[in-house]
Amino acid sequence: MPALNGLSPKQVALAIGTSEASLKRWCDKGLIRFHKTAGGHRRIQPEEVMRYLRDTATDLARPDILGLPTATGKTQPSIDKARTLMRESLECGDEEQCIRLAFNLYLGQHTARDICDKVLSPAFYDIGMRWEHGQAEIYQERRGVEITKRIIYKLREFLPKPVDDAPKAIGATLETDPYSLAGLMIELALLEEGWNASFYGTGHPVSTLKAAINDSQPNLFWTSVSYFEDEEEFIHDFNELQIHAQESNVPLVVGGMALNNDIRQRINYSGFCDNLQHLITFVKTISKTA
Amino acid sequence: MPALNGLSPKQVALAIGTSEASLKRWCDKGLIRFHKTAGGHRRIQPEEVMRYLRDTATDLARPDILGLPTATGKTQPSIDKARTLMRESLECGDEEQCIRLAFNLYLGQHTARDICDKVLSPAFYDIGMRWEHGQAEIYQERRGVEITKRIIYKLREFLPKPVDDAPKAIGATLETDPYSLAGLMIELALLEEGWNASFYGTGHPVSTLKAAINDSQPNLFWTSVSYFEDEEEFIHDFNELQIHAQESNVPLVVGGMALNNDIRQRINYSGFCDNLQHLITFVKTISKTA
DNA sequence: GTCGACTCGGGTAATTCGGGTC
DNA sequence: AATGTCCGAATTACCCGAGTCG
Repeated sequence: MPALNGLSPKQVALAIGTSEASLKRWCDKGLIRFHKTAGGHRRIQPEEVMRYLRDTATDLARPDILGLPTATGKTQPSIDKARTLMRESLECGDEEQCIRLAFNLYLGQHTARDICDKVLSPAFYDIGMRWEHGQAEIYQERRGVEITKRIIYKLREFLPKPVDDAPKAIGATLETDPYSLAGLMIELALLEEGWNASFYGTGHPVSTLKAAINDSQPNLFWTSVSYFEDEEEFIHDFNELQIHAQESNVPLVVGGMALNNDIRQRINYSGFCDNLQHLITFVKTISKTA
Repeated sequence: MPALNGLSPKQVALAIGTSEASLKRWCDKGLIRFHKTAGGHRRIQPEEVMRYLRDTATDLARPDILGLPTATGKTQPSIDKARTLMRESLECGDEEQCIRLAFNLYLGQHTARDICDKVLSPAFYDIGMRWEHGQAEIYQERRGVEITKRIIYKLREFLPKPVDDAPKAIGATLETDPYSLAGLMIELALLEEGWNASFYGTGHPVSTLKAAINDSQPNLFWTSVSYFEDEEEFIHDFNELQIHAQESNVPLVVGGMALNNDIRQRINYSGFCDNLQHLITFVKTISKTA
């Protein structure tokens, strides 16, 4: 990535929110100073971008979004570059930049599902690693979660609304699990597949989820398990839910980091997913057979 | 297509329901703030459109352009009627109707703060009452929380962005408290007052919040307490946070249903708020004295 | 030297400008 | 005085084969 000689037109266009074509035109008209590489590619200094934003009194200017000194000199495919950029932006709490990154990927024909699977989730994995090495604070991770929720809500707005006869999916977490990020990502991925998906939030007693299944008669129920307090209690609760889902002919899909091999041996479900790709493959299967 | 760069005059004219020429004249007369691209094209931020509509008490002809659900030609309810309508819509999970209700109120010159204080919070109080009488399910309340978060996120998008020298506020919940709704409402109310407010999410150990205060040097720190596991531990943690805030000269504001009289006797803080109105009155006071 | 990702530059379609007029 | 419509010129966004970057 071009970080040594300056910023590429695409990066600057992304930063100030215009098209790459316009930005190149402004460069060629002399509005933004730049220099060229030996091969003729434009390179722009960050200070020059800030000067331009000040001179044109662009009130949406966010000069802080131009810091991207990714140290590694190695070549990286774009989705991996996005992973690193996203982690950096999440860590420093730059919501605007995170949203721009996500939307740039979305407009670049990546699915929302892939953005979750290959950028957002890995970015949090990396933050977790850095926390373990004392390089990141917990508050940075928590703040990043809030930003990510906003990204998901924004992406959601750009998905087409489900049609009236779309299959219906409901998701929630069980009583002691307060983590909603996975559930929101699943909702997003299902909406993208044309499902009428609705995340009911966190911390549900099994009894009320049984009522929800009865009231809504969904074609799918998902639950992600990021945490539980007591293993025996969780297994008991989960299996109670599973039995009710089975009796109601509702497939129950499950996923989440808290479900290791041992626990999976002791619970029953229609499908287990490590990521959104698995989930979508699964729901496509049951859609065909239905 | 996401309007990362702002809306064009044509789009805004469609949204307001007027002609492009009139809209451009209003811009040039200073009635609607805008900025120009390098090539001289006007670009208008969505929040500026919303501000104009509120100031001139005109209604939104094409809500879809601003990403809002299309209206259903209903008369605008009073804020008291809205409480009941909101409860009903939340209970049956009708997200679109909830958003319509909230934005009708917002366009009717109610503040986001009042919508929270007088509609959303009371609606949840009512749902809680109905749950106690066996008239509502827990899943309906939880699902309502998810919908309410979406309302807050959407309202947030239409608030003007804080200026560069705006006072900074940070909020979070402590380690055992997973409830984010109050924190999001506080963030919304502070943003509406022109603060640079940022909700850092839930479940923070005190140590990382101290680091956050050191890193960001905010003018205000808020924490809402909806739940804690152990009273003694909470009081210990909270007072540790309070001492650090005091030493850093950061006012600490607190609120939340879990703080009864007994507990308030045992903790220290700069301000306690029962609702957003109190909070805003408080921050106005400290802004003047600062 | 290989290779995937990125950029160039030019062409094209759609949109917007500003001014004049009804 | 304010609004809506029309116009040629300019600007912006999108596309694509060939060439460059890291």
